[in-house]
Amino acid sequence: MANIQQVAEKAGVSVATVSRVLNNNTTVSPKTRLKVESAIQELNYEPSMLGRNLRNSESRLLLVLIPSISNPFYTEIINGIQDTAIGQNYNILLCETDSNPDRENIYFNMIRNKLADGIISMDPAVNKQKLIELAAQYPIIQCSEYEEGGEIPYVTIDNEMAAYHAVRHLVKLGHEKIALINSDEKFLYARQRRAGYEKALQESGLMIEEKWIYNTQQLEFDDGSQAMRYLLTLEERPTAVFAVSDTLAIGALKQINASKLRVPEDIALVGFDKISFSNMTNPTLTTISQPMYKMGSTAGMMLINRIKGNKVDSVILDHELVIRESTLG
Amino acid sequence: MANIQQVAEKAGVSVATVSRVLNNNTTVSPKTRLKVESAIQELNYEPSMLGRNLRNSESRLLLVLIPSISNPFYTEIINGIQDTAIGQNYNILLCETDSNPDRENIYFNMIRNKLADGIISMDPAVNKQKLIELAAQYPIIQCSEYEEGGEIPYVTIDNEMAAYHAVRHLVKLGHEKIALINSDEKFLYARQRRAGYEKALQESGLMIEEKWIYNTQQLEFDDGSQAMRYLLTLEERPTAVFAVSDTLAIGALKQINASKLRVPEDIALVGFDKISFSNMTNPTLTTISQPMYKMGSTAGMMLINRIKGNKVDSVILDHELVIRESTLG
DNA sequence: CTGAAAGCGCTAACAA
DNA sequence: TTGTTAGCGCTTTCAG
Repeated sequence: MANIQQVAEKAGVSVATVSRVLNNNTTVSPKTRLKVESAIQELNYEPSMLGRNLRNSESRLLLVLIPSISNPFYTEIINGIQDTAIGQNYNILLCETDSNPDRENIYFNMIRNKLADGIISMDPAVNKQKLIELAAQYPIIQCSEYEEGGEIPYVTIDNEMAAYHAVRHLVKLGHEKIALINSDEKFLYARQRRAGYEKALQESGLMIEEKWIYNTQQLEFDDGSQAMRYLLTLEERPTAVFAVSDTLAIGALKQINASKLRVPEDIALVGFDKISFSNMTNPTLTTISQPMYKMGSTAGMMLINRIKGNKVDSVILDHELVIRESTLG
Repeated sequence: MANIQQVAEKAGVSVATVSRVLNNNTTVSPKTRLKVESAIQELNYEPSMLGRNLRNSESRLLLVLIPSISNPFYTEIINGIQDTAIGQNYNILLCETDSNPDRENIYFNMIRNKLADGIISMDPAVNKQKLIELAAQYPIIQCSEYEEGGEIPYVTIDNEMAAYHAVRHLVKLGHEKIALINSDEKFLYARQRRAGYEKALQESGLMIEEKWIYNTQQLEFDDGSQAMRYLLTLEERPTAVFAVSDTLAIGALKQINASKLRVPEDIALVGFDKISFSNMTNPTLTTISQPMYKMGSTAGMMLINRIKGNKVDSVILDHELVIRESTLG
């Protein structure tokens, strides 16, 4: 592959002039520009990002940290980030951390190493301490999950309010025994959604029963099934379930079906996220829709602004309750 | 962030010596090494990949081209690639092409630009001509989808045999009216799976009926639903359906349920890929399991070998028929 | 065992 | 308008 030197020779100009043509610098005569351009053509030349990046000390690469690409929740967000990034001439590096600190470190080092210009973190299990340290030196944005009262800008939804809306919907349908399948409450979003759940119950004078609250380890289908298996063993069985993730709700639905109970007749079910699968289950799943694409594109824009040195403010986006078959009637 | 120069000064040695310590070069006295290491500690120094990569003319970044991250089929493959890559001190750049030539070009340029060391292509809609051209100059591996008779090494399964096994399973259950929901036959895997379908029918003396074959545009749920909607309009309705992707099968299942027909009693259903959701449907889906993780790790290893300049041979991995509820009885 | 120096490919300040 | 040149941070000869 040719380098800038060879292009300069072939065009009979200096490397500086070639560089000027490459960067659309105006101070190049049309004639010279033409010569250079045809030399570039002939040699099939592509500028080396490595040289350029070293010189400019930027990589135009954005790191996106997610716990797992297998969670469909992230896909739309990533599309949003990606479109924004490409539009601004950045590329994204999708980093699956598996919530594993070693992996995390690899990616954190990439930004120290100048291999990336900024980070969008979506991993709720991220090492907060390290992230805050890093954010003091490098552009970092949090998406979906964030630090309360921290200085790292974030984009998210109002999790408490969203959970409140979900549970209030169940209350309005007349349910009084409403269970919560929550994830680990070490995560902020889990605590917030629980708060929304409790608020909706209290508001209607319903008791908060610990036995109707189950915390899962992860967000896989199996975690939801396991949670539901527990709830179905209870003497006083709940008539409605709010799961803080569609994946959990789908696992729960599977378990309810296996028990020959019917949704929504025996148990009504609400999920969270509106992943594409949630419309493929039988019955289809009532769920909370997050503006995922917009969350992604907003986070992308915020990060790029941060990289440019601008100050950015955190953003809270709207959610929406999508009522489908699993709570009909 | 400190650079190698500052570390050298602080340690009272030359940059060359610091570089030697960084690269575990043996010809450094323990005493000097210690001095350098403590200087590195004190300055919180991390070597710049940009400088290193420019010098070594490598980026240690692997491009992984997929049409869409929202297709769960790819997730396990990517895990396999990723683990292999990280183990070999490479990182992967996940590139969603949306089967869009412009996006594709961005990523193809990255390898020309020296921003990536190699490519694993999983996009069936990739521009074959360009890929072949590129493969002449750069390390490229194809995963899952490939070029017949081309010189680009690939890792895949025997698609024809896998489809044959799926359909033979239906034949053995006594089905004689077996429909095929295939994707666009411009894709090699689609042609191969159709061949397997036809082989299984012919072997049993069953007719191949064009009316029972439906080709979809894409692999989304809706495409499957649409295909099934068509099949259900037929006067002579099939009693079994083989869909070449779980996503299509799940869409078809949805449609069958909506028509108040029952799976497998009225219509038996077989998918392909064994995505995790295929075990969450009601009934659970009989499907073909591909060794996705292994495909990924194999492709990763092949690519790294290619980058090292070794010759690599294409690999065909085993598949497996996973019988579940959608074909029971 | 260590240091000096060249150079990877590029951009930008300065000169002409 | 164009060329010369320094230098981004690193590795690797070559000398010592």
